[in-house]
Amino acid sequence: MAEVYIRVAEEENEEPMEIPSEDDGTILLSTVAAQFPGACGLRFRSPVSQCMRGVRLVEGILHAPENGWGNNVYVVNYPKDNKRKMDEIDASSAVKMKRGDMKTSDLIVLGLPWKTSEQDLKDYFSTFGEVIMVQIKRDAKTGNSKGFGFVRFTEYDAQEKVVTQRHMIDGRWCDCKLPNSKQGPDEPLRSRKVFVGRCTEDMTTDDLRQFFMQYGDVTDVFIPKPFRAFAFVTFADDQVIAFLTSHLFVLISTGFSNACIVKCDDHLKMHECLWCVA
DNA sequence: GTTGAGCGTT
Repeated sequence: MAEVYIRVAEEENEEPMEIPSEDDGTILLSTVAAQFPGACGLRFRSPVSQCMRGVRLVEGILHAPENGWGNNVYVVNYPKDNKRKMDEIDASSAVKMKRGDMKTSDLIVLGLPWKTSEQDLKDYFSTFGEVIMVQIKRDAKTGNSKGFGFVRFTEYDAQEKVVTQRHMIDGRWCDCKLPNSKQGPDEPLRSRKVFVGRCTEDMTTDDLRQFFMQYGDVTDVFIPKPFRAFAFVTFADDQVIAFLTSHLFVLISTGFSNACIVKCDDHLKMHECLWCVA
């Protein structure tokens, strides 16, 4: 099946927007969410039964109805499609909006090629924003790179962009993260991670990411193996946590009926928790 | 002169 565009709208009678499918004819939920933030699925009115039908969604992938996407107008589903819910999403957007004055912190850069220099790093990251520090960690004797380093931006926007994607640097994929080891005059570490309880065994990291991305940028999803009925979701922004913990009812009453935030804590506590339960 | 998950000599 070739790539097609399907018509998607917020409501049945509204001006639809065309959204591209993948090469195999499926549509990624993330593609829909890029245009309709918070979207968790699609529905359409069956030409035959005149009833609304849900589009099959498996692990973030929307599958075409039996006779293909056709000329139907697909309507966006939001978690627990009601007004209160939309207000909550707006509130989360508000959380994201007022991060302009957030302080930046050093980011660890993992997976660097051995040959990459400080200048290489600076050149690469300067495309995201003003860089105020780069470091490559080297062996004290030989001067050889240890394959990781640090970078710091002046603007928080640049930092957030950088931690939410992978980076091709000198031919290798590298990851940028908030360092685990706290060092330097950073703000007191506030939690960016939530503990998600009552998980079911069929829930995937994609499922959790798709659900929680409506509240903020998700940088990591961890599901222990073997199955232990919980997961961790990490956000780029710690303010999301404050929002989520003050709106527990949102999670319990919407979308993932099986997911709820049980508690939030700092990194170390989380770590202890992970291992002591094991 | 090697390596490839991790966590920062000053």
